[in-house]
Amino acid sequence: MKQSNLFTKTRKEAPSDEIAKNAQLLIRGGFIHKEMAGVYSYLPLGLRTLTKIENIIREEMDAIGGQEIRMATLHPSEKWKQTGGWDAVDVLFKLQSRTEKEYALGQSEEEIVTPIAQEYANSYKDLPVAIYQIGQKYRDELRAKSGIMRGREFGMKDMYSFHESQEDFERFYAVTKEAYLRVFKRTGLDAKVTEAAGGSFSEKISYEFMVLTDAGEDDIVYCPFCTHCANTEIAKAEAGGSCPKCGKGTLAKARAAEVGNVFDLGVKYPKAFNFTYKDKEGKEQTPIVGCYGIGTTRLMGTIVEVFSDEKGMVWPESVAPFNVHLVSLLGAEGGNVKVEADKLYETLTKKGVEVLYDDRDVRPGEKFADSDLIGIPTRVVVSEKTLAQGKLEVKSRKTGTVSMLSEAELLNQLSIVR
RNA sequence: CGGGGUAUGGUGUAACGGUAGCAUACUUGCUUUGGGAGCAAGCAGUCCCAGUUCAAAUCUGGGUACCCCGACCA
Repeated sequence: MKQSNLFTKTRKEAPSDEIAKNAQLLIRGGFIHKEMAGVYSYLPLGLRTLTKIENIIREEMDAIGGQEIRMATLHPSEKWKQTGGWDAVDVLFKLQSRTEKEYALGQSEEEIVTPIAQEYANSYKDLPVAIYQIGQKYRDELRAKSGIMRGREFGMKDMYSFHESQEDFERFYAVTKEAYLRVFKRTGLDAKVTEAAGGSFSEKISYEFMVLTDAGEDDIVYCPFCTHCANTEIAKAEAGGSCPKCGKGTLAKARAAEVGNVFDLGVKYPKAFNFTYKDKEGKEQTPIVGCYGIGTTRLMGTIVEVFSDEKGMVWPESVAPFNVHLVSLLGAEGGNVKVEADKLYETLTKKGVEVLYDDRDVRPGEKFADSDLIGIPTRVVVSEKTLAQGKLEVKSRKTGTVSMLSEAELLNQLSIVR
């Protein structure tokens, strides 16, 4: 993509109504646009990044047998009344049509997915099944905050699994936890599996996936020596004590952002919808349900919080909006810088490298500042200087390392990191 | 929802109750070109509704929006 065609532009200053680093940088870079408190639109750069995150999740969910669907977000009130959620879920957005019919906006999809699964899972032969979607969620938060970390409309991947037995559920629960850890690792984050309360809809322990950052809103205690980690909302989780798992470490307290969670929902929703299947003996049985969420937009905000510096964002390769930021320094004479940069843009693009090509006729300082702000992993400069050397200047946004490479060496390096 | 704060061109900010100024962005022209360039000209603003006053960005009341702390957080 040529930057001269990109309809967004960067800003030197963040709007005064954003304190959160993620929102400041994403707005300055032209990734997102604020509509109101807790509601943001995603612009080309932001959408590319969000889509990369979604695709990583999609790959991992598909790999463990998840089947993607797209559920409605406008829900009939009847289903929410059937489960009791209409009155019990305080964050549920409720709306009324002009004929006074009531609807809910999806804040989670058990009410929708359970009847869908019910329609097709009639026999034990149809189980287990895992269904997921990636889409918008709506929650009537009393207070939206922290940029895209807690919004009233946000992106989420939610998966629901239906099982014959508690044992089979436990098996898939463990499989999903591993898949989640792979998702977060691929986005560059170190997420801790954290014991937490089940919330208002499950009395059992749930597991949250926590990334250490002061921008989070959860307090956790964790063992520095092993994987033990618990949300402080759980009574037994106290800092300073010795680790109950390995015994070696002293539990440390930290601030963290919850980027994912998994719940054991038991039989609550099948019961509410009278969802049964026939077992081998032809007897009616109620399936066990699990649900698994990843906040896609919160994950994106967390990545910005964790990977950024005073100059801007520093995207991990896997989620960066582009692989390469090609910057041409046209200079006074111009020479054949433009011709050579155009050629390199075409070459890289044809090789499948995603390139943002800053072909604008602006001064070098502005291009460099924009490049640092946008945070694409690899910056490639073409200028009269580099042409004179017959090489390209390649700089890592993350390490700041600058090297002079030939086109072949650049392509080789890109194929390795990608 | 309780508490606190803020509201001025697109963005960031000044202005004792007395001419709304600066920067940036944008438009035009010329110069400039390896870390957010210079000169000149131009476009563009006091959140809304009342009130006080000769006079309101400024004071008062109400509303709205946004931010922060807390509570809440399927």
